[in-house]
Amino acid sequence: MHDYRVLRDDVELLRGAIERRGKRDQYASVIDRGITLDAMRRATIQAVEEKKAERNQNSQEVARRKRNKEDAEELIAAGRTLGEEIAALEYELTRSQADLDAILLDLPNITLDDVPAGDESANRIEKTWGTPRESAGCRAHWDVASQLGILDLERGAKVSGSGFIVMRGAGARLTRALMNFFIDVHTREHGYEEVWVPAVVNRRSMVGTGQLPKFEEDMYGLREEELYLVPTAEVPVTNLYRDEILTASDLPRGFVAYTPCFRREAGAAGKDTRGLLRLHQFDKVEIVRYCTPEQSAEEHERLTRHAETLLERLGLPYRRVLLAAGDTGQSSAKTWDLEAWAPGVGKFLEVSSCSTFTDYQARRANIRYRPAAGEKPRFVHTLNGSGLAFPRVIACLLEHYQQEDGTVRLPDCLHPYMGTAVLG
RNA sequence: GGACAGGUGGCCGAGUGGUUUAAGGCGCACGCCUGGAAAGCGUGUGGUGGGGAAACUCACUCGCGGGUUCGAAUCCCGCCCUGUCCGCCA
Repeated sequence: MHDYRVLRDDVELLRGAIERRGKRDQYASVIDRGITLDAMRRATIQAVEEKKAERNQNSQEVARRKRNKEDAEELIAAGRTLGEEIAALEYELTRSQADLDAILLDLPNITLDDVPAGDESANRIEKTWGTPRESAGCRAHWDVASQLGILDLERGAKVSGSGFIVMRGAGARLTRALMNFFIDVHTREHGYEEVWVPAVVNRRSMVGTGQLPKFEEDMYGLREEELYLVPTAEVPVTNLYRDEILTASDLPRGFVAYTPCFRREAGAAGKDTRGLLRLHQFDKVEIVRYCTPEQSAEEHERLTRHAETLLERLGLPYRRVLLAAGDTGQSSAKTWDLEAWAPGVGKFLEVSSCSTFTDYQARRANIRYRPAAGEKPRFVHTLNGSGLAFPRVIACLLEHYQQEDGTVRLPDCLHPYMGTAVLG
């Protein structure tokens, strides 16, 4: 969400950002309409407040006369007229304000200067780590897993539908191991506070982080209750401090949370559907940071490193990709995807997405901080990243560490959590 | 789910239609006092939006949303949240 002022003072900045996202056609008329609505809104505010000031004076004069037992009938009649005029103006104001808010909620964030313009083909590989294993002779994770008996796709589909899975035995334990390993590293070594949060959130939370109103069709909702299943822990964790004012000394501040994640994947039918590649429900540990605007660039790098470290501990080769503006999420100002190599399917799989939202989410969720006692509150910057998403990490582990005999050797860091060094 | 009680500024707390355009206190900031401090005294102390170069000014804000009224923290309706008890329950 943007400030109303973006339509007065920074329209060219906004237009440029939308151009770089390749969305000029989609938004050109929306922006023009926003500018008109903002002017209307301000004119109406001036008119209505003028009338209200008049009404307040009038009422005080009525009070004074009544105290002195004087006649006030004439003033009361004048007040009645003012009331009607105010009601009419307020109706107008409510309407133009609602239209304007809808536009401001709809506009995407302004990407940072170093984000390349263009669509996904302009994404830039920033670095690579490790040596990708040759695909030759590597089986896909669904074959490895099925031979090990740790993944039951058929029964997941029976119980819930396609895109829902059952992990069994060592597979179930591996999920639990990853959760503990990831959270332990973030709390013990990276200074995050661990939180355990609801997986069902209200509408305001979904609007706060930017999932709604625009992406309603991607969300699972309990519509009767106005509640939604979280698509990521980002939603409950970022909204922890909605409508609050933090103190500068609290920043930067980080939280880590495990939650299941629910996504309808409405626009992705038939894409990457096999095995663990794309699920309607999956598990993920998420890291979220709040900081000041001055800190956010550095914090973005730090958070991304926190996610990368986990891949390095797991010994999984990966690359860091800077997303081009057109591939960057609506709320994000800059995103690095971490993609781990899955030799069996012969692809890099996105296992983490590390974004800085600048003040876009903070405006929507009204999360501020006070720079110093007595100073005006400012919006915080919010950041988050997966650290990490389990199913694709499991896919990479199974494919990268598979051995000729069908067993899978686990990286050292998981041994204590699994109680074994080998699956199978 | 049912019954009852509540929701006022950073905190406590007064306030049942018009000098409350929110009393008083605590806390906080600054000043005076002091060798220094405490105490005491004085001044100030939220948020949002509009106008303005600024000083400043206007409007809104007493859980949220409607309504009644010339005028609502105060009256009416709906909702949300918290507490206590009951019911149900992992």
